[in-house]
Amino acid sequence: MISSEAIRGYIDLIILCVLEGGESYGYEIGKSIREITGGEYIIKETTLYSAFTRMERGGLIESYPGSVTHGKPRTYYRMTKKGRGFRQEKLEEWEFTKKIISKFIAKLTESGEKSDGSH
Amino acid sequence: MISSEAIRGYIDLIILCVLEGGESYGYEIGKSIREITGGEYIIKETTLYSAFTRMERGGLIESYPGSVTHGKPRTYYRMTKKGRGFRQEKLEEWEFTKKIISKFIAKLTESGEKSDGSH
DNA sequence: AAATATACATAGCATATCTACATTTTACTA
DNA sequence: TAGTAAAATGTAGATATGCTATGTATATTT
Repeated sequence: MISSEAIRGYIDLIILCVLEGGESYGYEIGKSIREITGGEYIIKETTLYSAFTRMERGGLIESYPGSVTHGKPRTYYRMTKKGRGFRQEKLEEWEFTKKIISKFIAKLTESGEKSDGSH
Repeated sequence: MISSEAIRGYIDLIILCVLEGGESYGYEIGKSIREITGGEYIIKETTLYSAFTRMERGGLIESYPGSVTHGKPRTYYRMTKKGRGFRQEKLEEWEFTKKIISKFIAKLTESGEKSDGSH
């Protein structure tokens, strides 16, 4: 299972990507994340809810109480315009990070091909 | 300039990739990182040195005093066997993260193509 | 002698995610 | 109908990482 540290910093992007598919609520968003990744990434509920708090405080999402219920009342979330802008920013940041890290990995195979690396 | 949050969790991998090219010291590692990325990522010195502390404590690298000096005495670092294993792990983690994030981005273009997304 | 480049280091802060725990409402079932 | 599971949300406190700010020491250049 993937370490949370690996995906850190991209939780907000993930949530915003899910919300692009339509307004939703915590429990369902969690299920969506699991489904989209084929069960490879299962987000912790607390991670999700603390992300909501942070994101709403930052104006990236808006919450409203859901009417349909099947348990404890739902809190729905929708993306704001600011959220969409942020999503775009994060997307670019992600592409940039990919570029940077790949340079180091490239250098790795470069020096790794020469020797076994034993010392 | 890249946000520090974006690259978070991969500083250790970056340092270990650099050390794969040979033993080195803080100031030089910092310069290497700048050069490898074509100046696109300039690591903070404190980030670097606190990473060294953490990594040495975790047994990923070993330090020793340098003899050649050109200013304040250098502290050299070399990767340990454990460090190499960790580097491999992190590498796999990185590939995994790439796969996960790309799934959400794919879903994004999928739903983004249908409409402008305005509400 | 002063300025600059080389080089390392610590203290304390901000943030994000985690572990652990707690709660409410509805549906099912024995 | 009592009990349990599932649906759903939430808080408190711990931890780790990278940050800002600051400080130190030596060598070279002006």
